[in-house]
Amino acid sequence: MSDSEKPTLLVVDGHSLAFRAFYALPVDSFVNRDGQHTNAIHGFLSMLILLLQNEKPTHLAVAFDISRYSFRTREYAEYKGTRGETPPEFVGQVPLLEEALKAMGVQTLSKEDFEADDILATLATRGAAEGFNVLVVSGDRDTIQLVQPGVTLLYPNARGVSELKRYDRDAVVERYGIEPEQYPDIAALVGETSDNLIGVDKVGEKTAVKWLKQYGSLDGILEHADEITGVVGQNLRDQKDRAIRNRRLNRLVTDVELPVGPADLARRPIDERAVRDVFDKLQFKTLLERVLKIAAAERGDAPAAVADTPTGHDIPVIHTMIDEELAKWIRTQSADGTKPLGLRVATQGGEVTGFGLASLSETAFVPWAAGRPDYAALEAWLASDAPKYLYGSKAQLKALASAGIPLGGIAFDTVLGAWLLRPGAKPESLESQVYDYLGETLQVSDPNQLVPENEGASPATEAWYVLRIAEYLADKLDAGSRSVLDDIELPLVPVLAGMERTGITVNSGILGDLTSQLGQTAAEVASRAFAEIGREINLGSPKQLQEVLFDQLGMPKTRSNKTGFSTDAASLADLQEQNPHPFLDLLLQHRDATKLMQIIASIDKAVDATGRVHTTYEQAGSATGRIASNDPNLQNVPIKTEIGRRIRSAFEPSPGFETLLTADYSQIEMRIMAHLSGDPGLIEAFNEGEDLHRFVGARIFSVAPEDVTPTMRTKVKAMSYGLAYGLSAFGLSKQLRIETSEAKELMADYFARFGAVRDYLRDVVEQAKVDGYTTTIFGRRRPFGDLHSSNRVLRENAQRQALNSPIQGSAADIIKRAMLTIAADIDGMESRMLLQVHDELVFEVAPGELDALTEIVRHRMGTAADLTVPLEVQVGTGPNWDAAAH
DNA sequence: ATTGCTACGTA
DNA sequence: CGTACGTAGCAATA
Repeated sequence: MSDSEKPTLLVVDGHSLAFRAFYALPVDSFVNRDGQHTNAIHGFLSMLILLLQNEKPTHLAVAFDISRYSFRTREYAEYKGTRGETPPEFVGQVPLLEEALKAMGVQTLSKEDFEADDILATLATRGAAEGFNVLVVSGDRDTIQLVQPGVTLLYPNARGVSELKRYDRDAVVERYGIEPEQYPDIAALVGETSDNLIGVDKVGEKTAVKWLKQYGSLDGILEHADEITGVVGQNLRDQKDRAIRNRRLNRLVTDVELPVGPADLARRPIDERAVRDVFDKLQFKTLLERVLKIAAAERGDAPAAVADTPTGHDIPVIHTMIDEELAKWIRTQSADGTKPLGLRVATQGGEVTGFGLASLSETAFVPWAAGRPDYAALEAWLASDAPKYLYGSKAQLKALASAGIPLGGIAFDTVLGAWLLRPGAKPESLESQVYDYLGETLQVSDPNQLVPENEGASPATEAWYVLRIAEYLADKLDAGSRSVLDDIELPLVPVLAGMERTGITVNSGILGDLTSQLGQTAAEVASRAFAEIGREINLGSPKQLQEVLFDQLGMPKTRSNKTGFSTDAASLADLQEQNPHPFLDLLLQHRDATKLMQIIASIDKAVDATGRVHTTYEQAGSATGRIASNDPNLQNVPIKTEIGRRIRSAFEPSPGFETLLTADYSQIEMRIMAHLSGDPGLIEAFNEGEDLHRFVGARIFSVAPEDVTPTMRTKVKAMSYGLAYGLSAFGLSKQLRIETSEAKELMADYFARFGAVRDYLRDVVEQAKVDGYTTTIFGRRRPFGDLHSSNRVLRENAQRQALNSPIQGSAADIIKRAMLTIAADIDGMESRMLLQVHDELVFEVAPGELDALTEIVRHRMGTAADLTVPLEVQVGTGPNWDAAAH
């Protein structure tokens, strides 16, 4: 069999190549959003991808050292002893690299007490014997000894890992003048600095090769040591033990016991889903594309992949029909409304243009023209509770509602299903879901082309994909997540859709006045700021600010960030303390004014012809279960400052409504902490009904509640809230601008009185480490991958997130449950729910309904969860959002 | 034009 | 060295 027909086995030394990559690529250019360095991973993977493309290995493995200790260090403690501490930026990259390799279907091997090179040696030797074309990739010169017929070494050059030099037998002879198997003899004589193996003094490569040619082997040289003259000869005689020891240590072991042999290393399919996850985490966009390209090519080429595709998954023929025929089709395919159908609403410019319906075996397209009688059966099915599976049901529901078509029976939404499985991931397009979950390709028309070259798939086909994705996802959901989907998220879809469609009335006049006022302030402040520094700069440019503050004004450096030194508000406050300057204060004022102008502008430009603003709630937008709001974001409307409150005062009841009503949970997260921890002190605090921070302050400072000073209360409040976020003593001291020691004492005193809280917070993380996820009171899960990470930053970030998630997530569950019952209760009323701001709901109240609404809201919010502490609800009313707050 | 980063508004 | 978001402008990339 010729070489090209032989299977190719590629074996890689993971550590040595990763390390080479680490030093070849700039550390600072490869940092992901979590602060994890990724240069070694990037370099390694980009090399591996090249190898996959160029060498097309049929079999593949990457070997890693388990630790820096092996049988060699036991034999010679100083082995590799010159290697200093692993650079901190390298730490943590190997586990991530292994994760990426796993996703790419690459097997990784390691063996206690052996080095990766021994694994390579074993596999190479066996592979060559078993008829493989073996490629060894290593940055360790000792692997030269492995080169033989059928085994080629790929060795990185000085420039890094992007170029590998190919050493077959001839190349070794050409480079070193000796046969590959003689190389260890040379190395034994010369020594290997990187392994801390000292050679015979004055013996370099030239001398060693000369001797070797003369005497054939190290043993031969030593036998004839007496014949060698001069200082070198004496050195050889004196130091022959070194050479013998070196030779013993640099011999690679070719019979390491491994769980797999070369034949077991056949390439495995690339797990595209997992690859996306890992590469997304690493922020490797280009590499991801390259891997997916390889995956696609391999999927297309491999006969096995074709056989894997179930025959039932050919896209069903699309029936286009209306009227009686359609009615019959729906009845049959949905088994009289008992079986779910995939549903896709086609729209063009906001108008409904058609419907795609699908069972697993058949699909139908229904063109739509408003007001025709032919669609009675379809409309009846749409409005009914007959189960429908959708992608992005809220948007579809809104489109239908705009067309006057009621929709009921939303039984699955693939966006929500995918989110509950992986709440940290951003919602995907339908096309991506098809690709990620089914491994198939959805045709989409090119939005950039006026007359698209590729026609998009029919809504009917899309509906079919939606149905299949839904079934796939449903199968993956655990019972808790499923109940969150069925009992909270899906019922919430029409509620949120209604709130979005209603919108909230905004008084543009008020916003306009504020903008001009703020604009004036900003301009005045800016010119005064320019006067202070004697020149005009862009105050919005952190770069120019850095020049002014640190170069021109010579201020002390603040904490550093990726573009230099921070100029954020906290840093500026620090500067003001150390190095007072009028410019600092003017800058802050300018920031303040322009920020508010921006927020006003984002709201104002969203006001529609009827004076209302319609936000869009992103139901699958947060990792904890919260709802996000965008376009415009109505969950970050200012409130803390006077001007901020004036922005809120622009939100008014619509014409015909009496007043706005706001209802918010008081300290819901602390109450959830009390419930989940079962801390008797905290529970008592809430049951007493006294001011929480005063109560806690009295306990901590051992004073009577009435003697808790405002300073004490501020400290307690900051700590209580901080606890739920995993705040450290250091962070607390920063925030309160107190000594770290005082912050430590404060926390110690807190936990002395409320010990169950500390136990709970600790246990949450411990449990999450075991389970790999956290759970809210109502069963919502959030998975965590980094709780065991060897990278401290990643690990501690994950731990804080894990500690916070059940608290924030349970609060999200609770207000959502309240929204559902309230929506049901006010269904027959004129009053409407308008906004949700995490722990607050905003309503507009129809004349005569205030008392009834207040009662409903109080009752439903107060009983949305059964906790060991009461859920306190504060209700306020007023002619605008600010006035309605309390 | 798109993307990353900084900064900052809310709960 | 405190969680969860969205938006905006700047500056560097394409």
